[in-house]
Amino acid sequence: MTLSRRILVTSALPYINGIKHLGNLAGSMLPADVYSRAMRLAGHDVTYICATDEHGTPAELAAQAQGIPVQQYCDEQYEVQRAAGEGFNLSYDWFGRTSRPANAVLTQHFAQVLEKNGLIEERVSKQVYSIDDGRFLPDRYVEGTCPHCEFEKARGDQCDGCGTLLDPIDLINPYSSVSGGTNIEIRDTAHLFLLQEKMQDSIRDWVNTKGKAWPNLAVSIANKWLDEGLISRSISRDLAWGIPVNDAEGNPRPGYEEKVFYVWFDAPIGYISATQEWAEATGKDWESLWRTDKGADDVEYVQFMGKDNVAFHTVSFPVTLLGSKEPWKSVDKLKAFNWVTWDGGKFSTSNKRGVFMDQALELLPADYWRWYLIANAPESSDADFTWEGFQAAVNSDLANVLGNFVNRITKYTVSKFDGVVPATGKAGEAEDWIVSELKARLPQLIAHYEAMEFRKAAAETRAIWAAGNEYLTKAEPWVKFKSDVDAAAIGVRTGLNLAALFGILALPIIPESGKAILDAIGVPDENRSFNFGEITALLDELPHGHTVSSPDVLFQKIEDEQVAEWTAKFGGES
RNA sequence: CGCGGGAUGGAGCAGUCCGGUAGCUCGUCAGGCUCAUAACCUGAAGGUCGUAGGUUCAAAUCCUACUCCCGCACCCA
Repeated sequence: MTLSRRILVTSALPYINGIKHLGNLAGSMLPADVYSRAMRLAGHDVTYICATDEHGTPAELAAQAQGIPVQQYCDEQYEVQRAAGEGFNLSYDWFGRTSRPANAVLTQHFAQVLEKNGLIEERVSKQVYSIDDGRFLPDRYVEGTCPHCEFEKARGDQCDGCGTLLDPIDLINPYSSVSGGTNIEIRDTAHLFLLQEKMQDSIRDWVNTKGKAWPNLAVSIANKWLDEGLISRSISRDLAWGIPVNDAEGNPRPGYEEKVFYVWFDAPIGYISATQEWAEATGKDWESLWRTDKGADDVEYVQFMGKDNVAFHTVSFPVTLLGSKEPWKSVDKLKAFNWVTWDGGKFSTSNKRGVFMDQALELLPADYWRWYLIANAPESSDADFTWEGFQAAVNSDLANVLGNFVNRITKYTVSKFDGVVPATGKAGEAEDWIVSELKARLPQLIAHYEAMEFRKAAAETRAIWAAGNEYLTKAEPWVKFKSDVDAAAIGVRTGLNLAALFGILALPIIPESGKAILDAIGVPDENRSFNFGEITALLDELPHGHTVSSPDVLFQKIEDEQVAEWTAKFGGES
């Protein structure tokens, strides 16, 4: 009997702008969901928290482009993202927003504590100001002629013509890419800087300790930043949309009336504030998850993210938490993913390359995508999405191996055994074989989930499903039925119990399909868990005489014509 | 020499940390079965593990150099 553990799971917060593509889904929210589901099935106490990351210039500009207030824009986009997550059956315990009051309070708290601890100081820097727009412009929103190659549409951060990194101050004939206005000037502006270099040693120690439980990708990225040396980073911006920079009394900090905190400073704090939202809404206790003086010491905190986010989670956010010198919980296990590429290239909204979450659900059920993206998760390197691979995975793994197994055993039961779990028959060689298979494979599967090795978990799940088909070939009840009904009965009974088990094993990755199988067989909710117990008993768990039904076709195969159509439709315009 | 990741049968991957008969899925070919979504089961062909050296009784696995591919790069999720 394993002890129930308390597990806090967060996935990187999706930015508010627009619906996310399958790569975003595959790199954080989906694996976090699969892990959360698996751990819940194993009997652990899981809290899975996510939220939209809403502040910053892109949101402000997108709202402006639509001619609506940014708050309204975010409200709408939040709803879109919430619905997309629901469509993909992401089992968040809470899906919050960084624009909610709890996050402002907490962010201001951290800033004040950090300043008190000598980790924040004011510095004046030069920024591009657009008189026409009436605002400061982030570097990428300033365009002009490249001083190196004379490319005329160079961005302030980098020239797309020659690839050189630029300083926007150096651009020739600069203009605002927001309005096109050429009334540009360089102004001094004061900002709060987080003195990360003062935390260099603390963070190094922390990474050396905690990093033992992280994958290589995460450790090497963290060490890269530490080796280069941490530097001060500005944590405020000249923007209107964000969390106001207040003093301890809650009044605007003098000189910061027009400034807000930088989105990357407040976003990870959103993990905590979203947990607070959850606690408030459900009456649960957030401090026992986040405060090590309030019980969070025995919590396992697991973070999921894409590789672009690793530095912020292994260095920046820990600076905030450790620098506060308050007893905050920091991450224990961390899972970082590479990218999903689209037919060899990047996803692109503007070029219509790739499938986005809402479009995906219009084409096929969520489970199809979930299965493919987990079975081909970008764990050790970038993974390329191809329609052919998608088609092969769905047709082979889901339709042929799992769907067909459930279909053949339930249909046979209905046609030859009145749809009832038979009571007679004695276990023989075939049953011994499947028992030994399961004894070897089920612990492997659990281990893969524990290790957050999602490709391997999917492969093992599939291998177990395939073993079911092999079992039926060995047991061949349809042959035995002709001479010895009892001998056929054991095969049918074992097969039905296998189908029930397969439904349970399906639940983390393809929850809807797993549920459909379990509902058809009539497995009660309390038996839908990873507490397998004795395998022999597991294969005779359904009550004898219990009536089962045959579910409708569980997985529709993807046809070549569909592949051809979708390849053209989502292949991009260039 | 900017940093990181990758390079294994036709395709996609595991194995590399802790050297010792190269494994899985798809595809291909042959056979079996007929309960099932033309599905399932069995078997076969096909690789010497990016290149060149080195260490070792033994290297995909350790060391050195090189080549190619992908991503990142004070800003911007």
